[in-house]
Amino acid sequence: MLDIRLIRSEPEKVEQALRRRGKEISLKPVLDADARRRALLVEMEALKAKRNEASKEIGRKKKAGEDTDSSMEEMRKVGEQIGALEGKVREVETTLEQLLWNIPNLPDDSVPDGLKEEDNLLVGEWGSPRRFDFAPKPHWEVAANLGIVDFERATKIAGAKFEVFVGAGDRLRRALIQLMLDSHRGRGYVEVGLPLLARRDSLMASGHLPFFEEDQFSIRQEEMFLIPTAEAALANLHRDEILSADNLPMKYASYTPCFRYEKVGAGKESRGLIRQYQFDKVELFKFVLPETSFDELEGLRGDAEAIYQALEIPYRTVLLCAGEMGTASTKTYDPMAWFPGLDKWLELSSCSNCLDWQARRANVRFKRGPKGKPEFVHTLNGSGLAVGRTFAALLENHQQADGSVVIPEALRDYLDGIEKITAVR
RNA sequence: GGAGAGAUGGCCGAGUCCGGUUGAAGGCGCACGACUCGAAAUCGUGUAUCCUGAUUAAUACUCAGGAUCGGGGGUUCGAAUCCCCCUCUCUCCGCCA
Repeated sequence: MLDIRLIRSEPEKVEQALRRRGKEISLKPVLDADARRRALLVEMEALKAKRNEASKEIGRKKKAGEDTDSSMEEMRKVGEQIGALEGKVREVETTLEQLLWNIPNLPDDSVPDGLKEEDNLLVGEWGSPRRFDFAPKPHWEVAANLGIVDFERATKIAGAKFEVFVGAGDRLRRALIQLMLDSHRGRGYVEVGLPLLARRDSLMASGHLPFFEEDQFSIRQEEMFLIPTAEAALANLHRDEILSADNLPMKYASYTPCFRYEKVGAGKESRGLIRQYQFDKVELFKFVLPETSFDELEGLRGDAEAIYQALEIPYRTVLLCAGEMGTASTKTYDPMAWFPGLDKWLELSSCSNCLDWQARRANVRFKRGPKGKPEFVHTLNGSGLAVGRTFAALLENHQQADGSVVIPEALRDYLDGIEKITAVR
């Protein structure tokens, strides 16, 4: 959520920034509602002040045994006026809130213009795509040949867009999670295990609602949602708290399954493990001092990229253009892995600085000392990494002509030292 | 799921039956000051958040007002105190990995 005071003071600037996202949002209704709200408040608060004073007087008089009927009658009428005004205030505040909760974050000045993938800016590269002396297969073929992922049987349980990891496949999945968590722990993140369900207000705070309601899995017993990412839960970890500046930054890493009801058509980018209804992810999340958030974003990107490097997966990191960024973000890096089987670069991670946009929604603040005024923290989130896609990238990059997959050095400790996965039969 | 008890400021804890200068006693903690070579102890002062208006370069300070005693609604001139709904916590029973 944006600061209403920013909108009030520089509406054209805000509108212009939103336009960079490809959103034409008029702030006129916001400004109107804001002005009307304040006018109503002035009127209502004057009446309340009058009533408060009179009520004290009545208390005093009653104690002294004096007659109070006339002022009580008068205040009853004042009460009616206040009630009427309260109704109007509530109405206009509802309108205003709804408008504010629907405005995305503003892109940072350092973010390139553009609305499409081609407008993203290449800002880093590591490794180079391996030269194959055979035609590299897409991961689903590699996996099928090794018998480590079963898509067909998953449909018996849950339908399309799910998978079953089998044998060495599931051990590999688990090893990836373990490696990621250990790496991040070593870099100062506190590991947390989270609820996988969250209430509506939590997804509102994280910024997943009201924007993407149709992409959320919900359950029927309670009004709750399966989390689309651990970010949705982590953004609420310190909701309504006032943190101490001494404890910042607070850095969390969490492995969770993620659930996304994305109705996208079939194709290279949605086949196999790339776009499923459920996938594993290790998420990184930071609560930081405002003046440090852009440095922290660089650090976050480094923490995510460290995993690519450990797994020896070549990547390119792009700075997303304004139109490609998520709602909550002001600046996002996507490190993208090379998928030789798909002949594509695809993101295994997305690292964003949300400034105070999310912190306002979740009401997470901090104080710079016992006498400091509370300020909103800045929040950052990044995948570190999406496990399903990482699994796929690993198979595609490290596949051998004989169909086996070489396990990168760093991962072997987690797999009893085995050097490659080979077909069982 | 059933029955009952509870939720008060950073923390502990009064007040709730019998509504009235109670944003809230007291204690702890914390901040500042005094004392001290310094510290402890002691003494003094201060110590929630949000909103609106005035002032302002300011979303800094100050002043005035409003709101908040888990959240929402109601009764009343007036609600931390009375009534209703919700959320959460605890105890007992049931169920259960």
